[in-house]
Amino acid sequence: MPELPEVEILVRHLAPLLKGKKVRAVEVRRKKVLGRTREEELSRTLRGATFTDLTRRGKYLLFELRSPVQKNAVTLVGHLGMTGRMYLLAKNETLPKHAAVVLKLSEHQMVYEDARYFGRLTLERGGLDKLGPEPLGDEFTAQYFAAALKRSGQAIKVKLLDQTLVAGVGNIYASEALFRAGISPRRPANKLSATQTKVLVEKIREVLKEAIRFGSTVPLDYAGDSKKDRLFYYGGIDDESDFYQERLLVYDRRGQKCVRCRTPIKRLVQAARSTFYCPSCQRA
DNA sequence: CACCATGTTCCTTG
DNA sequence: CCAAGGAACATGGT
Repeated sequence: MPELPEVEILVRHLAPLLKGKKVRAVEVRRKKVLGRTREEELSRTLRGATFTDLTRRGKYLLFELRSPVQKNAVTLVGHLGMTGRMYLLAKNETLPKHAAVVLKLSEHQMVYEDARYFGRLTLERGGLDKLGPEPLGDEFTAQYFAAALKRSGQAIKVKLLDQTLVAGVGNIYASEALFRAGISPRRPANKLSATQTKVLVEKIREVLKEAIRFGSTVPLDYAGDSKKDRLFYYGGIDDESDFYQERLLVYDRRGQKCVRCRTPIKRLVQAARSTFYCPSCQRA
């Protein structure tokens, strides 16, 4: 579920539901997701604290809380990994099989579930410092990106996944942005022309904004059946409307005709991840 | 059974 | 020290 747009939508969804709510108890069901944070420390820190804000940095969720007793602000840092989800359930509803951490509020409980447990919910700030600029922010300019890409001969698709270059682009939107920019995923980063770099920056912003806009139109129901939870799945499942089908132009479309030129979409593996592209529109 | 999966980190090699 | 490649993490879907 998690690239920048999905995390952004989640933040917008949860922020108003959490603000002002107080944590009554913390239930850790899978210690692994705490990273180096000790379970006892997490409980002690969060119990009695009130959510004041929820923001995002790259693919990280930043929960801000204030504790009346300890009086200093606390940041709870979340990352959804590949399969993490967060949502509120009514107080005594049944928890899902892979609930990793549950924050008990007065009338609800905030569930962080993660089937593969690749995600994290911790008090560690580390990891955030290494992140590159926000792709939708002012610092992510063609000039910045050109300078950053110049230092590497690695394939541009692989560089797009490097969170220290730009924070929040993942495997799906990397393929989508390159397709829209008409750039081969194999192109060495330091061989992009100034024009290509500029177009790529624009397309990255465009594809992420579109995904956020798309997500904003879908009613969220995280607790529901995952097959119906379309927002956080890229599609190709079943009975998709045109609206859903048009969303991703190349991702997971190997063998299907390119929407622009009808050439079959190809799949290749880079850095152990799938890349989808049109061999005609995105020439080496 | 085989292969694939929205992410990140650690290890090895050069 | 750095870049690059690969395995590992853990579970589920097709």
